[in-house]
Amino acid sequence: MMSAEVNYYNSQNPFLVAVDCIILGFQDNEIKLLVHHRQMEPAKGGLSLMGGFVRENESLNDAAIRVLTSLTGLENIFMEQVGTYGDIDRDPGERVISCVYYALIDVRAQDESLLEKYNASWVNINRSDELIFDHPQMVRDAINILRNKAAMQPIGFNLLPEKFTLTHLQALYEAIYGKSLDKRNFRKRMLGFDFIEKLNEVDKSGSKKGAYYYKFKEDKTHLLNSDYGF
Amino acid sequence: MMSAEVNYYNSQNPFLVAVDCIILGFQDNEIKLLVHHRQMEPAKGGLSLMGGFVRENESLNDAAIRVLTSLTGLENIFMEQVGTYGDIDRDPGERVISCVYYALIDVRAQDESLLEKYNASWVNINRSDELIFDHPQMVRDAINILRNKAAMQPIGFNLLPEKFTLTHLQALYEAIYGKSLDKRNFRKRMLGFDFIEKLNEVDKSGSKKGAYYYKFKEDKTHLLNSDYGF
DNA sequence: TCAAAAGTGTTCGTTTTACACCCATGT
DNA sequence: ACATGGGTGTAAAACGAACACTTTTGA
Repeated sequence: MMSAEVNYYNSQNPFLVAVDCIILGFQDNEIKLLVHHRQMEPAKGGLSLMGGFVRENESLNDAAIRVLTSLTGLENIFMEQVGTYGDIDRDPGERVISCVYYALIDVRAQDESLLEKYNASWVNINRSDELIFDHPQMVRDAINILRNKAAMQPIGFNLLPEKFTLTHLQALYEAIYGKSLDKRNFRKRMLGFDFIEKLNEVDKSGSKKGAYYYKFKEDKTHLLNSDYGF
Repeated sequence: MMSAEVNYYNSQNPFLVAVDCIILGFQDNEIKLLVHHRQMEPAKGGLSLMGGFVRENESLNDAAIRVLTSLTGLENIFMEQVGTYGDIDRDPGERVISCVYYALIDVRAQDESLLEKYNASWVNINRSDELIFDHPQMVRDAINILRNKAAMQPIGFNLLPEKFTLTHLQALYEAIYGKSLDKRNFRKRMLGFDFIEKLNEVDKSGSKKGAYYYKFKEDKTHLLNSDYGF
């Protein structure tokens, strides 16, 4: 498709460029991180984010999507850049510049068979300091972005199944922010944005009385106001 | 200093990696962007952000600092990543992955002689759509970050001289947000954070009565609360 | 004396917080 | 009948928005 006719910049140094994906899920009322045991040296066997080298025929975003999809089987997933990590010695093997993305997925929708294939598993987010290299910092940065963003925009829904109860939703937010929230205020606030819609269906799994399911109204994101506080 | 003993990843493709700097200043009550006329093909002569290729012996951050310092003569400047742009065809010359930073500087402190040397000049931020390649998008993304961040954290001060009046400060915020603000509310709010300190010195340049100078209190940034709204 | 910018408080509406009880149901 | 989680309202406080006049001084 694309072929550079001329090498304009051929006196310059090239670098290996990788993408690393911070794949987050919500399970057992905890934010979980999808990690794997690294299959190559150096640090073979160490806990690592899922990553891969960028290929010649793909954009950075496409590389991130490829990594995510190969590990989860999911497509059309919420994913955003966290940042790019470029310290010289960040990877002890060789210099690699890593562009990091975070993704929010519904763990129940993923293809579980792929976990085995890649030696991957879900761990509690607070175990991210066990990761190799600068991956712990990457995760901290991602969580920070998530906390800031989830308070303003309805991205948390990406971590839940299509149908969820307000109790589920509250548990999610409590996990994201690491603190318990007032039930009445939380519900008032969530229903105040009109991002979610009550369904005529009740979840009896969590209680005898049963709780109404809600779903996220697609395409209300354009209603977001761009009010910065000034 | 560092030498990779082994090439662990040598079956992988390397890429050219550049940093591009969005250097912002405040002048004549406008947010200005430091741009230059590109000196190499392709798009030679086009309006471009200041950038440079990352070198083997420097981190990404160091590369950004090098670019900024070479063009302004300034060190210890507020600078943050905006994001990394990695579409295959984003640079029509050859594939280049660009890691973008934005910097906030006091235009009065810069070394003006360097502007000539690099064929650089300050243009109003709203002219950024005249830039080459994907640079206009980079600038939009940076402005968005700035607007979000300046409402929460005292980073705007980096665009002002050490001493400034509240009138200057308000003009700066009005330029950042592109709308006029109420003087009393603005002052109440700014003095409410205790980031700034009144000096015993008056600026008579802007009015007959004179306005008190203020300065930014260093190291109050740790007082920032991490309240996400939940 | 007047023009021009600096400086200063109050009111009102909205938003956020804190807080406790009844409901519906399965066992 | 009781244990369990689901669901609801109100009062007080904090915050944000709107709004107009007096002060100082150089020309």
